[in-house]
Parts: sequence; C-alpha cells; structure tokens
Amino acid sequence: MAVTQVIELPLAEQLPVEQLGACCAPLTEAPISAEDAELAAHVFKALADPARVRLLSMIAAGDPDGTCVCDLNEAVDLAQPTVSHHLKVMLDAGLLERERRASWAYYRLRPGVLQALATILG
Amino acid sequence: MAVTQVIELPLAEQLPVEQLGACCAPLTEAPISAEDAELAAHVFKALADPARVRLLSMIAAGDPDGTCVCDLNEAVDLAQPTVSHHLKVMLDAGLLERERRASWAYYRLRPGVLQALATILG
DNA sequence: GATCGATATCGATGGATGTCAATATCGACA
DNA sequence: TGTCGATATTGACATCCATCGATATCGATC
Repeated sequence: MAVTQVIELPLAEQLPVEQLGACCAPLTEAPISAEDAELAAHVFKALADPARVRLLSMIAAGDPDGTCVCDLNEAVDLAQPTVSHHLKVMLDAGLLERERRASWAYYRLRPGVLQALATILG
Repeated sequence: MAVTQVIELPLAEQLPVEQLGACCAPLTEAPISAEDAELAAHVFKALADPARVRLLSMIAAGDPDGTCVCDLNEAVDLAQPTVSHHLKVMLDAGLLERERRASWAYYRLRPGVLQALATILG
C-alpha cells in the first residue's frame, strides 16, 4: 500500500514545548528572557482551559499507547469539533502526539513534556 | 469619611492554587474531575501570558523578601496599569503575595506554589 | 490639611479564543 | 466506485482579555 501517513515532525522547526525544554533555566534561577517567556506562555496557554486539562488528564492517565478520540468525545460534554479543536491546540503546543489507526485517531502524551514543565517551574 | 478600605483576606475562602495543592492527584494518575480541572485551568491561565511569566520569573529569581513594583515597572515595556493588572491576576490565583511598605508594594512568590504545580503535573 | 509619589481601579477598545453547525477529508468496506 | 463512519476544518458568533489613558486611593511629608 502507499504511504498515506503524513510526516508530522517538521524537520526545521521544533514544537514550543521542545524549545522550552531546552531553552532556559528554572524561572526561579534567573529572570527569563522575553522570547523564552513567549514560549513558556504559549505552552501554559495550552493548559489554560478546563476542557483541555480534563482531556490531557484522561489521555495522560489512560492507555500509554494512546486514547481514542471517540472515547474523549463521549467523556466530555462538548461538540465533536470543539474536542478536536482542543486536541489540536495541545498538539501544536507539543504536549500531545497523534497516531492514526484506520479511521480512528489516538492521542498520547509526548514523552518528557511534563518533566520539562516541572523543570521550568523548578 | 466612611471606611472604604476593603478587607483583602477572605477568611472562608482559599486561593485557587491552595485548593489545587490539596485537591487532587497528579494528572497522570487519574482523570481529573471537572471541578478540579476548572481550578487547574484557573492557575495555568495566570501563567498563560508572556508578560506574567516574565514578571513571575523576575520576582521568583529576585529578593526572597519581595520585589518592588517600581522595579518591575521599569523592567518591562508596559504601562503601569498593565503591570498592576498582571500582578493582580497572579495574586488572585494565589501565585504571589503582596506586602506594602510605605508607598511601595512588594511582591513575592507564595511559598510552595511551584511545588504544588509540579506535583499536579507529576 | 495640602501636596506629592507610588500603586490600584475604572472604562473603553481591539484582538484573541471557546463554542458549535455545516462541511470537508479520509480510510474502510461493500 | 460509492457509501458510511470518524475526525478535521471552516465560518460565524459571543465572550473574554490585554492594553492603555484617566482617575482614584493611600501613605508620607511638609
């Protein structure tokens, strides 16, 4: 079969949370630069919504191999496009990664992102 | 004249980050409840702005006894009311505490808040 | 009490964002 | 190929929010 899967890792560009993990010392050690603050705020913004916190927690506490969007749609009281939107926000921030299996989409935590955040907060 | 001063410490009410610190297990352990997700999102929202991240970092990396608002006003390129607004957002979320000395206001990190956040992310 | 300096609040405004209905996409399967 | 089911995208709308000028508050000092 043909490879229809889209390569989802842009080679010349890192996701916000990746840059954040490598960019800077904990907030308490030295004043963060304006650019790095922009980065950190971008990631925190992806967590700054109740629906996204819930979705992230369901995914993080669920199957390490990924949680089906179909289950997430049922679990929260939001329209399907809204759930899809929230997942995309966290995907773009680098908190989640997506895998497609047949018609279904599975999301899981990107490894290390929570540790990276904890380090920044350090 | 009448007493216009408002008592600023509600006795029967805890700040969001305090509730969050005592409310729930790490996001990865079990799916967070809708109410606790609201709480967590509230706190993350207080971090979801570049100016606030910078201000928080300046305060966190500065004098443990507090950083003068006058210094913060000079350090960032924002109007004085805007800085005051951002500080209030973080104060209300429970990330910061304020102390007045004469005409000046000093802000410092609330002890334990970063650990509480790191625990939630755990 | 009157003035001054530092900080907080108010009101307005433009831009960002959460939400959903409608629609598009895309794989599976007859 | 055509349909169906799952997910993503689009467009619209209402609300939220960052920002700032103007103004209020409050302590200190004269």
